[in-house]
Amino acid sequence: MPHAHSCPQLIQTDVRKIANFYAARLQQLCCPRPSFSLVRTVHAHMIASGFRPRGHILNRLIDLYCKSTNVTYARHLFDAIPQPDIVARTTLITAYSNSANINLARRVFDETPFFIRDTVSYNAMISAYSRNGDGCAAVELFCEMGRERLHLCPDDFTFTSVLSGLALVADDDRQCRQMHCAVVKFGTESNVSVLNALISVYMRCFSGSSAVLARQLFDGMLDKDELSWTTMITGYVRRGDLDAAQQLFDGMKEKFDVVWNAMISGYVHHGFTGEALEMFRRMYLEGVVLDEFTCTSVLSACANAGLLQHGKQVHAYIIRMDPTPEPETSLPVKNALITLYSKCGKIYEARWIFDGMCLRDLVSWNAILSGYVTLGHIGDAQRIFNVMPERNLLTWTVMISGFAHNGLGEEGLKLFNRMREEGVSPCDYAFAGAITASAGLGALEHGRQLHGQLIRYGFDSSVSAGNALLTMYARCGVVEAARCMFLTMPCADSVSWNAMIAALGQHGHGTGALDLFERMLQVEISPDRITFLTVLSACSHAGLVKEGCEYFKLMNGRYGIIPSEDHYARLIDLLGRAGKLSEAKGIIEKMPFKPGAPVWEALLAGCRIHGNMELGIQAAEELFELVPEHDGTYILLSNMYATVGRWNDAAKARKAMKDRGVKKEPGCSWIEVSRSVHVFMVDDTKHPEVPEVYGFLERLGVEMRKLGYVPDTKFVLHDVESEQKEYVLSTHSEKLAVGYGLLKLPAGATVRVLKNLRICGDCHTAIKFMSKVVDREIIVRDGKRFHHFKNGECSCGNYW
DNA sequence: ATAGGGTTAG
Repeated sequence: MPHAHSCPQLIQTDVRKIANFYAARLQQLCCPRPSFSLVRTVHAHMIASGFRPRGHILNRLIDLYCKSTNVTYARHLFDAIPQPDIVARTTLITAYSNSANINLARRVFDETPFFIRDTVSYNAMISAYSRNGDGCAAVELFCEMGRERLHLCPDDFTFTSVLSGLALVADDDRQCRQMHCAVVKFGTESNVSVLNALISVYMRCFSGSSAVLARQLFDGMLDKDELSWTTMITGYVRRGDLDAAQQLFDGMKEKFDVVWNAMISGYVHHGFTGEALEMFRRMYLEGVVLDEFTCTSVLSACANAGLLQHGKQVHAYIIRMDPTPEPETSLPVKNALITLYSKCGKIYEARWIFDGMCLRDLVSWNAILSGYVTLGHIGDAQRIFNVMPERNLLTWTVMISGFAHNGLGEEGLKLFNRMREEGVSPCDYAFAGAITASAGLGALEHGRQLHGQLIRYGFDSSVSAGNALLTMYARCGVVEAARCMFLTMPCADSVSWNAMIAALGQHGHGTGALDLFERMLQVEISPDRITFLTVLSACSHAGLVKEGCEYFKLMNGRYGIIPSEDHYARLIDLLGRAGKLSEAKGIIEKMPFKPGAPVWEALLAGCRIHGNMELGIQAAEELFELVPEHDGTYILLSNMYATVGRWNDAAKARKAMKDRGVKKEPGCSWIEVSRSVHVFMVDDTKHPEVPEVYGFLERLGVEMRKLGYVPDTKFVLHDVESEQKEYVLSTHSEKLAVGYGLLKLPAGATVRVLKNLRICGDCHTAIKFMSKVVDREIIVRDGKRFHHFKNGECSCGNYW
């Protein structure tokens, strides 16, 4: 291109020649994504040389600015035209549509006088709606075109555009058939693109007959293109009919990359990781180029199956193929890598990928956020959440359930409210998170309210929300409501079964839990590792030692689930509660791996129930070594030493703890305040004060009924009446002991509670109730929070 | 000047 100062020569020649010169320059720039600076240079050159673009040259310039994704420049040019023609207007409509600015596109369309509107401009506007997800508006505009602009004939472009919009909203095939008639009426039924779009719409309808119709159209096509095959195959994949998709795929003579990718992603989406990887292997062996779509799907498959090594191989392949990938094209691949590493527990690698990205989208942020959340790194997750440039429903949901599943129910509920305040409408997963948060707080009333709202939102058939409700009711002690949820759920999955078995087990219905487990096997829902954890617990609480040991053997023997440390811990718990302490010790010695904290905790619990001080101290010492930062062990161990009169060891334990940098002083716990009650006492059935605790609980139950007090949970009444007293005492012991201890305090005393004891749920109810029964004001401090109990009511807030 | 397929986050 000549430099600006050489232009005077050009100006002297024919103006037509100059126009041709610029038309040719602009023509050279034509491509899907022209460079903005080049377009700008040519434009500047025109201005410098005194050439004023008009007509098709101006339109072309507007188009180039639009395609270089600089709609603002295009708009400036457009605004300067006194009466822009239909071509310029259509260009601008398309540009706004491409930048997802549907309202601006519509405004340009509306400002176009009726008499100059043509089919192309309607097509552009219809397609703008379709591409931006508003299928209804696309169909509506198509109808308007037929009603009001009768001289305008819809063409093949019109039908492909409106059909792709219809595909977003059609569920029954009535509208599809109507549109099919219109296609025939306007003679576009032999156009390949229209047929492809029609097949796509029919494939998305619910009825099976529409899929058959689509297949008939497909089979009748003489000139199928790549898109026809892809549409048909992805249609089957979307319907979950992977066999039909595979059959069609196998029948293809020449397979191209897109159908390979469609098959792989279809298998990944429906959870068939093995099939996805097998397709990937075949694709590789047949020498098809593995592009970013392939890699992304395969990485996702590896992430879902936890196949870190396979995923790493793909990662290596990506680096080898494309050492300097374009930032934008490789974005989904990077996102999938973040997910791969975080799902395989490698959060540092995930973060490394994330930090190394020069361009991040919402998916990248959500991927790293959910990585932190699922690994329990709530602090990191919260930091990410706070600095995210944008958020969507998924972001909120992940963070809410992250709080809920990490014991931060209050934060979860607060965030749920904040989300709604910011105008984000919750989905069923968000409700599930909030319900789980309520469950963690023991806030039954709140949970019930959420249940009501959930129904109003129409999410009552959601499996995830149903499971959350089931668990919430169970944890708040309303087993009947949990059972009702379970029975009325339209499609209970293994999570629902596990939750219901757990609910029965936790509330003393051990045999009921085992019956339900047998029923689960009968209806052929495969038990998973969680099922066996639950079943072992149920056996443990019901004292069904023989059955528990049988199931433990069955787990690996019949179902191929290798027992994890948690399973061993449950087994030890089962034996320990039944008093078979030496047997439990024997299993610990023969375990295939080094016993960790959960195993020793289980043994310790057994020793506490049966007063086996010798073994108990041994377990506590092991625990002390493994988790020196755990305050509970420290207090327990020194108390145990004290109980058997080993005062020096008790002092040594406290000192050793202090030396390891544990800042917590013994004086912080309520034990020191009330002196007359010890945690250890509550669990030791041989301890002289235990009958007193039983008596207290029974009196409490009677008083509660007498006063007509309806507690949030059935904690005391239910548990004390059941036969599983040992279990009740060990799960609720600390909470009850706190309550018991509080009664013995001088009036108005401020109490600090053990770190692992949250003032919530059962404990909250108990103290509320007691403040009424004994007519005392009780103030409890729990971290930064304070709870003020008076006359059966409670007000809480931040302490400072 | 206008259309259509395969990718990632719970």
